[in-house]
Amino acid sequence: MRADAARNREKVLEAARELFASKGYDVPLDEIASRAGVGPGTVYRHFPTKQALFQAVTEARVAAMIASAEQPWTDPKEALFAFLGRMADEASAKRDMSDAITVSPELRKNLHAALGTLLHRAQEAGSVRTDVTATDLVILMKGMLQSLHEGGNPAVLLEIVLNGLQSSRKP
Amino acid sequence: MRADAARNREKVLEAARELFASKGYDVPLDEIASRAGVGPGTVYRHFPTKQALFQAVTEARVAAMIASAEQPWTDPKEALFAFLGRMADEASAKRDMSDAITVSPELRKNLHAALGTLLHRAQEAGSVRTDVTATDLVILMKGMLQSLHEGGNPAVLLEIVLNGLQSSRKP
DNA sequence: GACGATACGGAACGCACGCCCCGGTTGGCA
DNA sequence: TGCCAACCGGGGCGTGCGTTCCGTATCGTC
Repeated sequence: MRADAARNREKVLEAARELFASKGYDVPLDEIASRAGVGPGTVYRHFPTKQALFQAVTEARVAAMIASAEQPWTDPKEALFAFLGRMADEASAKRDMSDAITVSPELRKNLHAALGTLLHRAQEAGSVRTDVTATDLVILMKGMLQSLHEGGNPAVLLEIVLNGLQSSRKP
Repeated sequence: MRADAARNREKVLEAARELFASKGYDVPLDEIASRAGVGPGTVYRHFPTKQALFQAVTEARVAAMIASAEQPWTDPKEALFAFLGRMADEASAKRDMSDAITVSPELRKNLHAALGTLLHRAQEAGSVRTDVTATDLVILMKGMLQSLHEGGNPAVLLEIVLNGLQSSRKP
């Protein structure tokens, strides 16, 4: 690969990182291109589609998040809740985190699998209600993450979900 | 108003009811027109904008829902939870319920006010955590209602939120 | 320094949608 | 029944977006 090709590729990725993070997947591709100081055609030389560019930007972060869930915890419930908390943190800082679930089927599948494992363990330990499925959880989190960008209090919303997931019922 | 004008107006409203309910606000206006058996121009003779048509379709249902919250309950918590449950029911049956919050500032304001009253009473009774605001609740519900159209189990998701709203914490 | 491959940029295409305009038609009153 | 106003339909405009094409500039090699 030529030298300035690599340089431009990096500039595109950098611009995409910033704009996807601040405006979400809906930011026009031309805006990314102009921010990177290149033309739209250049973007398409490096990434076959807008989705591919988005995935290139987000998949590393998602993978890192999932990897952080692998470390052993003493309490399965804490493992699950810490992961959900990290998702919420990431999503309230960068807008593309919630879009990743919608846009990329692959990332969604990965998240689903990771959440499924954590959820299953927590349920077996009796800490989390057993009628929730991994699909339910992914969907619920997606809704919650989107809510974070509309002025809701992140800490409160997350606590409500975590509190609601617990198997104990009302007094 | 002429006779067939009124007839067409009704046909448009009927088509809009069905399509907004099944596909949400995003359905193309031309599709509504063709389903009603009229041209797009005819729709605009009766409604100045797509938003106006949407509001004409949804505002009655929203108003009825809000009105149902006015009846006195013995328990403020039950009043709030019943209302949220009715929102969830409505939203899982018709896709336009969740869009109403986004599309029409007026309907959103009405919902916000109604939820605010119910929430405040339930909080004063000590049944619901006091760090939640009406805005938080509207936002959380909007996210949850949208999630209902993606395959999650409505009963479970609603229960999680209701359970999480309660002021009691984990054991 | 010249040449060929590679990459660039931005104009242009195709599409979808909200919305408007106008020639033709229809309804209802005299 | 005839006339005028009201109304209809659908073609068309403007816009925004993802994507493609191609003439031009640039890099790296001989």
